[in-house]
Parts: sequence; structure tokens; C-alpha cells
Amino acid sequence: MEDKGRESDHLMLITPERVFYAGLLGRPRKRTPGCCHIYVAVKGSLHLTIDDVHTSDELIVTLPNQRHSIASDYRTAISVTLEPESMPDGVIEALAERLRGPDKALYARKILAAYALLRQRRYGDITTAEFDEMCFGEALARRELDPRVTRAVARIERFSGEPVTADTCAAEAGLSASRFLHLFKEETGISFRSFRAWKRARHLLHFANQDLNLAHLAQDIGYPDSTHFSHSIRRFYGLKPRAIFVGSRDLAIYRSTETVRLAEAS
DNA sequence: CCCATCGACCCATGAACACT
DNA sequence: AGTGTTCATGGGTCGATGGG
Repeated sequence: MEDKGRESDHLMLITPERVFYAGLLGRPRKRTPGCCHIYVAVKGSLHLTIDDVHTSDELIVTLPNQRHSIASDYRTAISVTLEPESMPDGVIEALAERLRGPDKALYARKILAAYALLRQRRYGDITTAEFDEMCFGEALARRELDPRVTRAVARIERFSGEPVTADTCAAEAGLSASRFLHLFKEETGISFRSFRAWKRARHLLHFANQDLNLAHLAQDIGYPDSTHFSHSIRRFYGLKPRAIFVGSRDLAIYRSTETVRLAEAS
């Protein structure tokens, strides 16, 4: 575009439990991400559609696994995401209420300020508490998972390429497969299968600004084949994988050291 | 090469019940 | 309370095909 040559102000900070994204939204169709989204307009308005009902606002919150589509007037928009298993039941819903309430404009300004801060200081090292403080003015409550489930979560998030099945996780936890699956659902609030599928799709974000062969990438992050990869990405993000990569060319990606440590552990 | 569509298969899911 | 069965079912998984 006419912006060529200008230093891009598109950035993404990824931590295991949060993402701060400022960049293109594209023209996503219906998406059903596994995380809570807080969209904030940089200029103009955002436009949300849920079940054919349209709303427009400067700040929009969607809950985990809520099917929606989103569009922005201005080319750059902000999206802050929260992984639901990182916090106790009800915390996301309560936060959503507050963000939509009378202090909405305050929260929008707070998040815009966070964007300004991230543009100057390329934070790599940020904890979830610091992230929350920066975006919402307070650390959100944390969920303590059963250690057996934590181990399974860590295994899923290693993305070593080898398949992670309920059976292997159950064996590692010293439980039967069925008991393990129950425990996992109880603890995280989401089924093992759905959780794994979402984390897999989320892991794509780390590579969004690279020029990669999609079939190979699909393999590397644990998809059995590129067909399934494409299908799954579209369901979660509302965009074809190629569209995500094209739209992320100028995106600067930062990972928390915690994320890097997890990746290197594999 | 890259990606979408379509079936068929099979495994995770959730409910109901049993054991300790 | 926590853990393990069984079982019908739906949806995730995976290969084949075809178009761009």
C-alpha cells in the first residue's frame, strides 16, 4: 500500500496465557476461537456480528468459543486475548461485564495506552500478572490446575510434532483414560480434544510473520495433514491460513521468556 | 504446489452406574 | 470423595479427489 517503507506499527506479544495483538483483522468470516477476545478500535469503530445481530463499538468483548465475526473501520485494530483455563470460572464473564459497563471508555484508553507502551518498549519478558496490570489495571485471578492436568497441558503445549493423545496423558497421570478425560474437563472447563485443537491452532501465531510452507508447518505443530490444518484454522480464526500469513508480513512478534522456555524444552 | 470439499471411519465425549 | 466401567453418539480425523 502507500504505507510501504514506513516502519510497521503492527505487533503481537504472545505469552502462554495472553496475547496482545495490534494489526490487521482481515475480513474474517465466522470464527470460534477458544479464547476470550477483547477488541479495541484504534480509530473509527469495530463491527461485531453474532447470530446475524450486528453491533458497533470502540470496545467489544467476546467469550471463549463464542461464534462471531469482527470487522474494523481502520486498518489497524487491537485484540487482547485471554486463555480461559488460566483463570477460575466466572472471572472472564465478570471482566466482560466490567469492560462493557460504564467504564468502557476508560478501559479502551487503558488498552490503547498499553499499545503505545508496547510500541516503544519491546517487552519480551512479561508475566501474566504484568500483562493484566498493563491492560486492565489489575492482575486477574489465576486458576490452580490439578498437577496431573498441568502436566498434560504442558505436554500439549510442547508441540514437538509427536501426537499427544488422551491415552498417553492418562498414562503419565497414572489414571485411566476415561478418568483422565473427566478430570481434564472438570479442571479446565473444556474437553481434552477441543483444548488440544485450540492450542494447536493458537500455536500458529508464533510463525505468522514467517514465509513458510504451510504443509510442513502443519506437520510441525502436530496436524496430521494440511487438509485438517486448513479446516481447523478457518474454524478458529475465520481466515484461511494463507490469508493470515499474507496479512502478517510486517508483524513484529514478541514472546514472553516463559513461552520461549516452553518451546525450548521440547 | 496450495487449498477446499466430501465421505467414511473411529475415537473422545458425556451420562449412568459401580467400586473403594 | 475419588476413581473406573460401559456404551451410544457426534464430531474430529484422515484419505481421496478436484480446482486454482
